[in-house]
Amino acid sequence: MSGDKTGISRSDVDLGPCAPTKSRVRDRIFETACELFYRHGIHGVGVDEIAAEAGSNKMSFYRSFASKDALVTEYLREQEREYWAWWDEAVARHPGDPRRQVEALFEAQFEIALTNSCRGCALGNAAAEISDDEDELSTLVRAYKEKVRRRLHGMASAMGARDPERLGDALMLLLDGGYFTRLVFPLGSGPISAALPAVRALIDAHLPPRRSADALPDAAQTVAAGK
Amino acid sequence: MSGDKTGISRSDVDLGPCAPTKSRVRDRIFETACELFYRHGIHGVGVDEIAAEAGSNKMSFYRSFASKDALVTEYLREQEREYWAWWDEAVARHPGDPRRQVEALFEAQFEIALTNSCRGCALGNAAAEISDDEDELSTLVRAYKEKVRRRLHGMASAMGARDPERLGDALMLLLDGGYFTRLVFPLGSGPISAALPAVRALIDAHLPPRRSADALPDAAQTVAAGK
DNA sequence: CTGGTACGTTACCGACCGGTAACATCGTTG
DNA sequence: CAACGATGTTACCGGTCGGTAACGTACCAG
Repeated sequence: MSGDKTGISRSDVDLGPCAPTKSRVRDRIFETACELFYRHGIHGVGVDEIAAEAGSNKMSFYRSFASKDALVTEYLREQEREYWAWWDEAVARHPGDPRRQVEALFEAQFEIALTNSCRGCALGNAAAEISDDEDELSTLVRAYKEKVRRRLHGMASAMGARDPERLGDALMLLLDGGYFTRLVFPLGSGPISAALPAVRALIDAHLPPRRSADALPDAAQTVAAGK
Repeated sequence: MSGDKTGISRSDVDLGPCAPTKSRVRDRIFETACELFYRHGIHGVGVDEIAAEAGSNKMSFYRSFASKDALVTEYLREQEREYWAWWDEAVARHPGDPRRQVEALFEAQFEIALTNSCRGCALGNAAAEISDDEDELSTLVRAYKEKVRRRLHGMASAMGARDPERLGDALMLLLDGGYFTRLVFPLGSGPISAALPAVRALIDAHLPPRRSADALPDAAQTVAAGK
């Protein structure tokens, strides 16, 4: 629904490389909306407040967005886009080393959690406040979470874990636990500092003993056998 | 739905005319409110809907509750009360064995997560939709989370962990991660099934190597040297 | 019967919210 | 200049929400 097919006439062809003055108002409003949604929740911010905070007004808002729902959808998409950019950037620091990649991910999460503007995971928080009938949004959030899970599975698999799905799931629990607790605990006081050591311990427990055949039976039985 | 437990009129005679059966309507309304708040979020349910769903009306609601805010506060307190009752019941199954207690906690969480009425942690979800200005509620949630953390620290300490705070924090991340993901993933499909094995592995990693051959031959030594 | 208690019903209020109409303003561009 | 598009301003609509007033009624106790 992101189709912004408004008047793509010759005007943007004329202006060439420079962005066709797309609409600075729209961007300002959208940025403001993202901040407010993240800080106060989607249901806690009205379009009037958004427009006013952006130095504009409601009418200009509705010239750029079809409805508040459309804005919310775009907000979630943008949050996901930024999230993957953040993710890819952390992972790209250790190409070919999935274990270090996972560690870098949690390091980066910890760094962000030390920001006072951090209020956990935007998509996850949205899931907590959208009701079941808001189908489009919950579908979007679910797809996002499933993608997180698949990526963690993939990294666990790439590092040669005995049970990559189980390890990936455990990593996801730690990740989301960090986001969730960050919502409540002020700045550096939460339990999120325990995430990285736990990640390392879990990976160790799932990796076969170094440079040796995995014939050693008992090493990860507690985790591999499960319940 | 029904919940017509009207046979309690026995206690009327004992108490004076002023505090007999607490008013059955109030209880019905409160129960309904708890269900609706949990399912659709606090901001997603109005008092009119609550009263109607309870087979009553708004006026009767306001005869029992001072305001919606008062109801919400009471809702959160009740959720916390029920949560600790659940916690204590799981822990009480293994007196004097903190490790088994923690495992029982995660087992019980997993069982609840298999209920389709489960939508994660009520207090935590409330935190996700409460804006910063609603001070009383966020204070309540924060106190609850801190209590969870202290208890996990205590259990980690009781089981002789090398770094009980770190272990307790890691357990809390897994716990809250389970709640958070349960919000998004349908019934049995989420990563929460990986919690218990991860808990066992983390505890193993934090416990000093076992000298005696205990009942269960675990392999903690592989991860004991990690980190 | 009388009175009080608990509850239901209707109507209403003010505030806010999502959304729209009509018009004014300003800068750019031809 | 004139025309146009993008934006600001005001007013308004219908609906919902939290909350209240007034009144009717069933039941229980003395």
